[in-house]
Amino acid sequence: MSDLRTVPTLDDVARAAGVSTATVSRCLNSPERVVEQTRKRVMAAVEALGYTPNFGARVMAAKRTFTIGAIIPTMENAIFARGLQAFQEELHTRGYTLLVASSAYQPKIEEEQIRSLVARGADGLLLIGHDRDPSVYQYLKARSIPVLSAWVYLPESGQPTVGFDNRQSMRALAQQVIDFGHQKIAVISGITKGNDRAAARLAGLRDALAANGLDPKTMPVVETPYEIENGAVAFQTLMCAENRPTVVMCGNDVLAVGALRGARDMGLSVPEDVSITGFDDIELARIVTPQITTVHVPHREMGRKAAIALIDMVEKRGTGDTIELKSTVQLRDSLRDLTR
Amino acid sequence: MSDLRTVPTLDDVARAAGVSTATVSRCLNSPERVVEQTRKRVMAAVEALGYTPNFGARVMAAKRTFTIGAIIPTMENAIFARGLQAFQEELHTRGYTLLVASSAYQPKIEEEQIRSLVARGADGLLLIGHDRDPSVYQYLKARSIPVLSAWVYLPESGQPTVGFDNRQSMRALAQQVIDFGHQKIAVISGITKGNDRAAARLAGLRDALAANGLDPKTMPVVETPYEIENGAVAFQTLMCAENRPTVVMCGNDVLAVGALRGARDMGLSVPEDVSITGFDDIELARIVTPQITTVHVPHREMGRKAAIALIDMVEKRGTGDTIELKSTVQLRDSLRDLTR
DNA sequence: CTGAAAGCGCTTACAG
DNA sequence: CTGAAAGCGCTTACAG
Repeated sequence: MSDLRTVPTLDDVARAAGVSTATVSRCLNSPERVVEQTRKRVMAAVEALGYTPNFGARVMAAKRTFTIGAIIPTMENAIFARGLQAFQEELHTRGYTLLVASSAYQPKIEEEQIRSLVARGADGLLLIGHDRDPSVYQYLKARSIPVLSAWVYLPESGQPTVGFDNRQSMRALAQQVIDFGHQKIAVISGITKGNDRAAARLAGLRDALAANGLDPKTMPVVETPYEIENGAVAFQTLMCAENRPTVVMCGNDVLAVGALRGARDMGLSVPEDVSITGFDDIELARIVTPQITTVHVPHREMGRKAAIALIDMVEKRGTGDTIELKSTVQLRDSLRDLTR
Repeated sequence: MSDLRTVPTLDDVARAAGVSTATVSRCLNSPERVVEQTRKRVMAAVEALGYTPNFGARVMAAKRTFTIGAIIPTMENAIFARGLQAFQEELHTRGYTLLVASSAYQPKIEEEQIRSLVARGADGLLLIGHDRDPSVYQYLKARSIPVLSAWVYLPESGQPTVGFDNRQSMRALAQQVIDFGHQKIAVISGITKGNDRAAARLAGLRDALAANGLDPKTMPVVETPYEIENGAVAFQTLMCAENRPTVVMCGNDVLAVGALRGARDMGLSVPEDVSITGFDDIELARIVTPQITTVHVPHREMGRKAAIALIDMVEKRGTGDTIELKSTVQLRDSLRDLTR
């Protein structure tokens, strides 16, 4: 890891400053407990030697790493990028470092990554969604490692969550779609198995249909992984059915952009021939033509608040807040109002 | 970090197996040095107690963390996402974990992050680009921490790099643009200060002009941070000049997408009224309409090879390979051929 | 092949 | 406010 003859240790600093290692340690960790004169001398020595604490030793002695781990389903598209960036920024201002890993939406890989992050001493963990094997939570509990689930709001889960109500959010969007006169709704959903956000969004869609006297059972649904290409394929499948939908509602913006491309490839105009909606309001949704009607999610706020809540848990200031953020329906050109 | 009464230590295992801690350690780290009978007994105890080595202690004693740090300029847009994903996957298959941090394109923050990752025991570091304060490299060298610069190919730098030649790549694209009959070229560049990729791309552009008898000095250039919005604004600035360009060449796809939006907002058609080009070939470039002519970069290959090269350095199997990857000009609809 | 013991570089009660 | 010293949980020459 490092060259011993070159890298100064606490001892070197102590010697240079003419104090004990305990005092140097205090200067670094709780400076208010050291009188100014001593502190100045010590800090000068720290500066002069270019001292940086050895992480491993610190971890061992203090039983803390000031590292927070986050496992996100994917780094490939921008779904989590903005929220994670804000999460990181907030951690950084509070002296924590973020360790990121991704699970490729696979529970097994996620569990591996969790163990890996824990082994590396993560003081706390941010996970996306809440639906996972109970053994995972037991494992973390046994090691007293705080976990926060984000991108969901589940006050009844017994675990702290920071996010929004996926089901209600999608229901609200569907209500708007129905208010615009759409009756023939088809759906491109993410894979719902093992993904509570995808499942909740689909449920919200069905809620809206039922609430408006439409039969959720007759609604065509294609489930497919969140990839643009898959959205395009699914769209064409849905549009080739005998009873064409007037709107294709997608589980997220990535699928919606794919659907848009599918429409373009079929020579269909959006929204004249068919409407398309998304979810998340990532940058993509405003970049494509037509811009996509979607559910706006406060990514940056979510990331920031998640960081604050998790650090609170780590530092035992709280047992973990559950925070609800509000999503809003974001109307754009890809959704046609059939009533006018 | 963990509950002491709950988490077993090496000592517990040794006691349970009736051997010394040294033997347990060997069973875990170099099993071939322990006779099978003993090893079996020890592993049974490890299993029975659910023992996992303490990371901090291990780091301290062994001076290795099996952690690789990467600092990228931004997590917000997808520029680095795909390459980083591949980098991570390769590390993972080789037993390493990736620690990611971002610098917001600011040298000061990058230096902070480097120190933070080093303090956390990163065995090696991946950085983007190569142009930074020499003291950074000195710092890393003093600690014998291998560094690999990616997204650039600089055989003469004396440091290992894995990437492509930004200057040649942009020059090749510009040559194509000129071959298509464009003479009035305007540029939206990323901020070149502290960003060798941006600077090299701009230089490549000038190379191409000069090589074709055009005067690089008369080429309008706007430098702006890599944000879609900035691309739109810069585009409008350039198009409001008296001598309108026939093509706006952008430093990356993010700016190009912004330019496209700028054109849309001005009521200009692309490529009928003006052509636009990008760089990177991120997914965005194929999503927008028209699709963007750009330089294709082999992101995944670059990430994978960078991982392999860096691990080699960490494990002292090599002193660091410099690997050149090939970029290619990717022609799409946003560039008009004026010669036909 | 195995063990006793030193040492890795910190932090933190406990005294003073 | 400061110091001496124990201890964190491992790894690894050094013996045997």
